[in-house]
Amino acid sequence: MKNMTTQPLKGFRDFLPEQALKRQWLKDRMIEVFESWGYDPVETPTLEPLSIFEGQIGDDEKLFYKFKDAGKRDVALRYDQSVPIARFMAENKEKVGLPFRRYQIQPVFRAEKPQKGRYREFIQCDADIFGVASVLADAEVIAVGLDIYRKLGFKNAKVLVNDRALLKGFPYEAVSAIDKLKKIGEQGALDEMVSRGISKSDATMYLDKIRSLKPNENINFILDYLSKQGFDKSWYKFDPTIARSFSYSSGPIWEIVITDLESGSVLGGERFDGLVESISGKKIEATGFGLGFDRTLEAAETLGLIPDLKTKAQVLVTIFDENLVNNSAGISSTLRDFGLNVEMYPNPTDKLSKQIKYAISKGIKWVVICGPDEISQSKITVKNLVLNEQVQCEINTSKSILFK
RNA sequence: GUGGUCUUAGCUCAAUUGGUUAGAGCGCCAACCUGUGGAGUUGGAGGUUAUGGGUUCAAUUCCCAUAGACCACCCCA
Repeated sequence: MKNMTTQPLKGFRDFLPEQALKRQWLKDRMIEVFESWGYDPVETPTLEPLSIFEGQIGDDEKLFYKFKDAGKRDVALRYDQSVPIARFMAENKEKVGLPFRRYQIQPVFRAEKPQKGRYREFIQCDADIFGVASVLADAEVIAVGLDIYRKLGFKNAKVLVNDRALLKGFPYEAVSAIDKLKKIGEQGALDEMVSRGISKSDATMYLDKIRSLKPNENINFILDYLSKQGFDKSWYKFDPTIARSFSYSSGPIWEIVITDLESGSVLGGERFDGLVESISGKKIEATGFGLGFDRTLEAAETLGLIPDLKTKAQVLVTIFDENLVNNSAGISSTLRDFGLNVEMYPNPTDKLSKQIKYAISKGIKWVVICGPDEISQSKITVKNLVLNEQVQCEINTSKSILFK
């Protein structure tokens, strides 16, 4: 036996049942919203040809998890979901038809230096609309993202909207520096542009231009649409400093921030009409967002929006003694047929008190006990561990009790 | 990727300038209690002090490397 470490790799995580259940809960809520807007799921491979990502992401292609596979192919782990879905659309356009809406919840991989809330494998939830050039598509997909936060119970989510068209003529270095404006300030943005090879006068000119920007027609349409979807004014805003540094961004761009927390954005989106074409030569309009699942989970947890879920089991059927294992198994089966989540205690020799303690520690609400007394009367004992109350009843009538 | 702080039992933390068998609380297991609870009492298990080297008569403590966590850059979700 080798003396090997059992820690996960840097930036990768194990999830215990309690955390995994919270993640599942959040995922289910998001899916409900996506489906309520008519979006259907798709999945793409974990591994893609390296070539589809190259040249699309912008600055930091060092963060790709890339390697040669056993067939000497250059491959990369899914870095984001926009690029793979663009490949997917080029490949499957005729099968899915246009316009096409989809959502996708899958892990992505980035070889960053991890910190709290920053991981090398994290889940991204994407939603996009393909084949629609109208700003209506941008407005809708923004509303879908915002709706997720509304349905989750956030009170202070806000989408910051801009349009890349307003930044027309800005070199990539300027866009990237302006994107950081809030964090590094005007002087910082100026310095950054100059250090990246922009002349001082040009840098100043870009900054002045940003300051004087007014919302264009697209942005006004989007903000108006959000208002008509019932979002309060505090939920959306024009923000000329939102720039998004992905090379493929074009048209409307937006980010969602949780204003009562000091974390960065939890969602980022843009129109990316040119992406499918740059990969495949086929032109398909596209707009959509990537939502940070882990960051959203953390924010929701901080704000107490996630219910405590220790277990999905609702009932523990105890085993009175070894001779009555089959009796307990039969009760468990019947209760499952009622539609309950039922766990039968796994070790037949443990004492009843231990079995009940087990149910408490697991957070199971109900315990069923059936010994000789119950059997002689054709009944079972149903005990509520939260209220510390128990009744004897026939198994068929237990159904109405256990569902309370 | 650069710089910094950190890692002791399942969890939260102790251990005097390097000095006997590394402690405590909580948790866990067992008995009291052969048909029922988180309490109580008593007892018990659990550590190669992250891993591997080095210095020293002696290392949890000092040095180096590796792994991981966190923080600031960087970047972003």
